[in-house]
Amino acid sequence: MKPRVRFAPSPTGYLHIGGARTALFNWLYARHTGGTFVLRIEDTDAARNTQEAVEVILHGLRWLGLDWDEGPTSGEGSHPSKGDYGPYFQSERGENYKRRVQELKDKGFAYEHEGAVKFRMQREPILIPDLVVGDVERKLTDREELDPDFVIVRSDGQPVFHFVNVVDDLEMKITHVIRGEDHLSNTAKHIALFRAFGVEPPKYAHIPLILNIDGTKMSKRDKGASLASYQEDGFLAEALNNYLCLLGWSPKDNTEKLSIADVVERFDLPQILRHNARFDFEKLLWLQGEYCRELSNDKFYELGLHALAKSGLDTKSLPADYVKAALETCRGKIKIFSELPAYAGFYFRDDIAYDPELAKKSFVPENKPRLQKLRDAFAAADPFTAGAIEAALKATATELGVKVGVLVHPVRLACTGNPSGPSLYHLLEVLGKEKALARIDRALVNF
RNA sequence: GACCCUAUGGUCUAGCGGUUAGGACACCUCCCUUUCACGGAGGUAGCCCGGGUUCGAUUCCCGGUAGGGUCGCCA
Repeated sequence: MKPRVRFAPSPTGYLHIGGARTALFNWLYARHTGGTFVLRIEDTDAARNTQEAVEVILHGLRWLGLDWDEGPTSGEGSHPSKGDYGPYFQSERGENYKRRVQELKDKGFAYEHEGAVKFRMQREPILIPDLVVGDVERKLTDREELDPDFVIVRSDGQPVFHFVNVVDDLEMKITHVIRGEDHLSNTAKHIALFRAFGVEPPKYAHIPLILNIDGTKMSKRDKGASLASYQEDGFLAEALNNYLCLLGWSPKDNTEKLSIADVVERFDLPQILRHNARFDFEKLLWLQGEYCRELSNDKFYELGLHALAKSGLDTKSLPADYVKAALETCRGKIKIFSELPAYAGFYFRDDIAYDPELAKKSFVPENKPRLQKLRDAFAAADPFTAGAIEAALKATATELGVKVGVLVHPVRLACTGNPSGPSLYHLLEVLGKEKALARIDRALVNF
């Protein structure tokens, strides 16, 4: 029988990076085994469930490329979905839950208590066989000793998570439950519930959690906790997927950069690590750089335009060729698109703010005549191409008896405001002679 | 408080009874170079502690410590 796995998020308005990784591992397992990946929305908490909150989840998964075989196709009120085990919204599965509560009552496993319904939990330790952690014997805690039974239906009639989760997994014929380790302790309850229904529980695989870099729990308000923030910052889904795969799973042969297809081929539950991992933004950034450098010109242009537009830079009134050429000088230089406005903003606005530290070093009296001379050399360069610009600069440096750096830094500062950036010669060519000379003239008065 | 999981450089990890403890990110030095980035060559840095078992423990067992998780009419 082919595995059936599921990702069952609650629509809270954002998708946690740990949740995304759980979805990824489920998806990888389904794709690796030729199984089925089910998406189920756990929207029992009606108060905070909105169509937008569901869309956030669907959008996040789609961005990562984690397509689901069964589940919602949109977050609309009508809840369209695909698959034979729907509905895939818990809010629409009330009848199933009612029927299952009655079943437990009939079998003597559930009883009314102060308006709620409680499940008669066994007192003996429960063995949790886990594909990642191994066999875990879960004893009752001291509080549970006092009363091991737990509520499965609230006094307002709403069934609780532990119950609906098990009922849905059972009815959707889920074979493998791959989820965060935070659910390990509660798995005893789930196993007891499955047995009460007279069926064998699915196989469990509890995966380690993702922690902040300082080892603390990554909660909603921590930076980088929301999947959407990575897309907003201009990360590539490929890079994030790759990094997420490496957190808690290892190909065991020192490979770091793997395409998602490679991972699908190699992924399996036994290679999942047992200990929590800290989210290392720097390493993600390195992978991002790797993937960014491989981007096609068109894709780089598209993402670059988006990042510039988002920062309020006007690219529309400039010729497309100019914008394209400008962005091409940034390829292989930036790692993430959120760097772009600061890195290449000088192409798209004339009010250049000079880096104060470099200005102190570069805009000094002895450099004024040098820059003046260089300006004249540039003015004479025709055509104004990178090659001609380089030749003009080098000739001027030789004539002045200084190293090229003496001229390079002041010109770069005058034209871009930054201490570093794209290749100076290429950037000047793109900028064009007119703009370049104007910016040099403007800078000259600051000496 | 009880119960559960985990423990290799700063971080992610390979190794799982005998290794000069391997790789990657980050960091440092040098080279390349118009800056930066890339690339190349080096370098600093690690088996949590204490007991066992064993001829021999990073690797196995026990205890401690630390971190994480769970014990809700939240999910």
